[in-house]
Amino acid sequence: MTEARDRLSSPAAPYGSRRMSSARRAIAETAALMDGAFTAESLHDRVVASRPGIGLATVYRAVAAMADAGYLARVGERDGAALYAVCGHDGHHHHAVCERCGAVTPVECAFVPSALPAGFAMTRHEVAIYGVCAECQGSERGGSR
Amino acid sequence: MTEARDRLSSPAAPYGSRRMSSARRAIAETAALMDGAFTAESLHDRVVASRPGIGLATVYRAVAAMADAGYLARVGERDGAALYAVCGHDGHHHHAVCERCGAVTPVECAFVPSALPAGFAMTRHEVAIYGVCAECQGSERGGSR
DNA sequence: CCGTGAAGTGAGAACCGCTCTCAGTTGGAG
DNA sequence: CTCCAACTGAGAGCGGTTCTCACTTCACGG
Repeated sequence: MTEARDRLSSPAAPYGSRRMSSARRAIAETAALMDGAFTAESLHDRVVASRPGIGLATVYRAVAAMADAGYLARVGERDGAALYAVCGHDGHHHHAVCERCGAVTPVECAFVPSALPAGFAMTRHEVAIYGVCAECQGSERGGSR
Repeated sequence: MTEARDRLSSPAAPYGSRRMSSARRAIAETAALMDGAFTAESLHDRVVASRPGIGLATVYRAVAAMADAGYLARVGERDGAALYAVCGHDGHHHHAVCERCGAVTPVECAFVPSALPAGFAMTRHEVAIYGVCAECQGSERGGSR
């Protein structure tokens, strides 16, 4: 997750080629600090803690822009809310989400196109993987998020 | 989809071992008539057409019960609404949904556990596959649903 | 440096899929 | 037939997300 912070100053900005406002910078920095999956609302909570006044709608817009730019990935959902995570991994892949601590690990896409019905032209597919990470299994009571 | 209708009178009722009311019977029969994926609301629309007075909440409850009993499967979503389909297929599998006509085809699960991070205990995974079926590719303008 | 226009922002209302509540109804076991 | 738990319909409620609108701010050209 540390390398994610580095990307903040790299040419590949979290928002692609769009404009960078101070609010967006704060949101991207906070997202980089979240270790693991987070919802737009939990990100908003944390952003507001360090920079009061940021609106929830702004966070939603920033998250959409970052997901669009590939800086964030939608990794699943919890209680009906979308889960996101910072993802510097390149290429097509999915994510395994620990339901206890929220840790996110990239998982290679094992999708076999031959399994599809004949003639079906797949345009996209979504995979969400939930479970308990090794660390949380080790410790009797896992972390919380 | 015809074999799905047969299941209505089979011992494996759409609602498992629960009570069968006339409303639920109408909903299960209508679900069997929907060829392809449908939302709870579109199912409600169609149920109401043939049997006015059925409430939306009742359809939601029936859909939940049928999904619980394995008669329906959640096959994806469209515009934020859950897509369901009647599914007689046994065993663990997923579904390919045609985004044009809504046709649903079972797809074997090609998930490789070895792709998971070491020690990660997967509890569940969700896969949604979208594309265009062979039939819709053949006809310039596909069906609608 | 400024002026300018487009992009971004904040607040709150609106939206929408879905669930809950409650009083009334009904299926089916006994 | 009796009885009661399960089911129903209507509408309110909920929660995540998006929209609207007036205002601010970024960044580019001059």
